[in-house]
Amino acid sequence: MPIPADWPTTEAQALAEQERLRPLVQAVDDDAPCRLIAGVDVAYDDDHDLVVAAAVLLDPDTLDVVEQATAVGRIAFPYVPGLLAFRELPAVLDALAALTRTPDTVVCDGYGLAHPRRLGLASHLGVLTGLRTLGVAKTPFTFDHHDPGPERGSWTPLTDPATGEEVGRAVRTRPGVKPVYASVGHRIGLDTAVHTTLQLARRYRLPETTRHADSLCRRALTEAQRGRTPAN
DNA sequence: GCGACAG
DNA sequence: ATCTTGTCGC
Repeated sequence: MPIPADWPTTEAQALAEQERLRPLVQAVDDDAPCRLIAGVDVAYDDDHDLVVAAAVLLDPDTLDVVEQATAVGRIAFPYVPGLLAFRELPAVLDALAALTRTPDTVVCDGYGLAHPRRLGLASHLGVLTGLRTLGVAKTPFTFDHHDPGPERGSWTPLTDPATGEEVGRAVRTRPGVKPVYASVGHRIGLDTAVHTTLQLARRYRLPETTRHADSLCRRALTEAQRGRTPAN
């Protein structure tokens, strides 16, 4: 997988990069099977300019973890709503590259097409790697939606208030529990993105992929903080 | 101009 | 994201 060489450092560069990548997003199902699914997530320590990403591979049927990897690096971009990919992806790409196998699908903690300019981190990662991706976020960001029914599996459209178009879906993964927000990343359709989300989130609100990646990058961050930098 | 805003 | 105690429940 490609390693970011000329990664954007200014908002203007980032916006130009999004404009370049946006037309390359494929928002329809790809025929390729999914035998290996990955979850990726990132943890930060801004004080020490430290970022740690985790990539965890699961068997999509049993949801068993079959491999995992982490990557430590320097924070490459500040947090700017709408430009999250530039902050998270460098480390994520490194973590994915550290795996001995390549996943067929990658689940991101955030959005894909549900983005002001239709290029959230999930879509961004998909275009950069060519992998099938989808995004599952925990909050509605700037989008509108009605509350889905209380039963697991029910969903409602997530719409862009500016255009009215459906950019994702609010999905109830657990009865009576706050929904998650699924959207297309790359090489996948919205129905499949929702189906995949439900397949991965049975016991808990969030997909097992994100849960494993989240706990792993947090542990790795704590470890990285101890290893170097005693108390500064 | 002001507030909101994935992680 | 991160700062943070105890607490209710499987």
